[in-house]
Amino acid sequence: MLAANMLHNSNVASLPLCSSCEVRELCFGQGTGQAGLRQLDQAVVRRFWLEPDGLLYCIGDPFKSLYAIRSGCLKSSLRNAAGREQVAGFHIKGDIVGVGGISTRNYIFTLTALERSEICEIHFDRLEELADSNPRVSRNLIEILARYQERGYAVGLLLRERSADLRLAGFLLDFSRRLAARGGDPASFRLPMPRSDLASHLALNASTISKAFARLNRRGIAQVTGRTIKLTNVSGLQAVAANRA
Amino acid sequence: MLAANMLHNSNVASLPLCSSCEVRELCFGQGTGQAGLRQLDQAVVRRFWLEPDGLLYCIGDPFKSLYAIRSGCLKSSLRNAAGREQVAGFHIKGDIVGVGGISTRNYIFTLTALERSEICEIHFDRLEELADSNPRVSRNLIEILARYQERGYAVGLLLRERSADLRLAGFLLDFSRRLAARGGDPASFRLPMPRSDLASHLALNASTISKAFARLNRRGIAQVTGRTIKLTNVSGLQAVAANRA
DNA sequence: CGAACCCTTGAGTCGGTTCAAAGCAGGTGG
DNA sequence: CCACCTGCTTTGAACCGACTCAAGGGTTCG
Repeated sequence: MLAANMLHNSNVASLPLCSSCEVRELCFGQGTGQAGLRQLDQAVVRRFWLEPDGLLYCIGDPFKSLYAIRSGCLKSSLRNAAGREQVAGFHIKGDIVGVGGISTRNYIFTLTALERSEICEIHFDRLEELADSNPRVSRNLIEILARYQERGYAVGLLLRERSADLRLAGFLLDFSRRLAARGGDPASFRLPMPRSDLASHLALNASTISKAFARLNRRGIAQVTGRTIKLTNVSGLQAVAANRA
Repeated sequence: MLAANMLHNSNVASLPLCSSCEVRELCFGQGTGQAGLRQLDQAVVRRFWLEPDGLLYCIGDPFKSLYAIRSGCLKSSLRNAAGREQVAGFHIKGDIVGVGGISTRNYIFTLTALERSEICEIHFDRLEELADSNPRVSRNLIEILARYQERGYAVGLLLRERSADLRLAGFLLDFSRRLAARGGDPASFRLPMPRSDLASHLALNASTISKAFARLNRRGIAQVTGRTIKLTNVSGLQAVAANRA
């Protein structure tokens, strides 16, 4: 099913330029100067808002564009052979999604908004043409792809940890770090996803997540109420993630 | 620690050219014709053999080169915070390794040979220069990176499967498919790694792997004796991987 | 032949899952 | 403004499967 039709409730945003984009340092124009950013504007098809539960694209859709997330949060997921939904990752401000489609020419996950999110669609053919003529863009593209390859493996490392507490602690530390890298408060934030998605991402059960959060609360490592997270003892959390506590 | 000193037992191989390489279709010169392959030869620093347990590079070593595997098998691994070894992946003929170092400028895993392996070292700076001047090489590099990003996520999907039988079945199918794509027999092959590495890769215990293999034997799905694998009922194996049996 | 390493197999434990029920929030409509 | 509803979250009890620990058998290599 094509997702293009399913952007219900979305609307085209005004077109601020790449040169004024808050997350340009994480995007393809990084370090290309004003001229490069103006070129990059040419590859941007549109910017728009996606409402909660809105679909950016579906697994199997023909690949045409990469998408930069300017704000909000999305999940990438698919159904495994047994029909269970697996959440491959959560994507926030400054992330690029759609990369998995480059080699197969079809998207390999379904992308769903977890909250209202502003999206920048970048036409891949035009980006490649731009990369052909501008080595700096080409190298940015290569570096960004390498970065995401690394992220993919990091998730695998987290999933190889044995206990629920380790995996959850590791996830919180990583999420906190990513927020901090984008100017957020690393010790106080909101998780935009329901427990079920978090559980699916960490290969756990929603009830297990709840119980693990309760343990963190009881031990004074965090104050978790619903989706609001306050990390009150980061080194304690690191100790949990390292199985030292 | 630098791994360069630790290539004990390795020796420089004769220098067959990229144009005659058996796995050139999976490498950076794919589709560039004779001229492109001759250019690629310029980026190849050396070709050599790595003996079993030989180190290609260590985690943290400064990144300088990508490596193409011409034959053999290597594992990428690291120690987690608790000191347990985690095996991120197994790499065979036609794979490129070292990609994780592109963005961080340091290798993010330690690469160890599981059997005698022939390696091709490709200097990344020269490859990038080549990519700057040859869009086809640039696009190959981009496509290869995207392919490995996808692989990283696929491993995550496997690790999210709940039972040992599912994970092992999924691994066997994937390994078999990769061998077949390189001209091997998908139904009869040898696993080059010990049970402990396989277990670490699949987030299981070596004894659990043994028991799962025994179940596959008992059910007539495979004939496993030591590291020799014969898949006698592939659709049955697929059923196990999909939790339908 | 011995040693080292790997693989297999068994008994018991522990932690996560399943199943189920109850609490809690946010949103809607009366 | 409150009652209700729906979906999310929490918590509890019982089960099951993977882990731990340990012993035994096989192979390879010195």
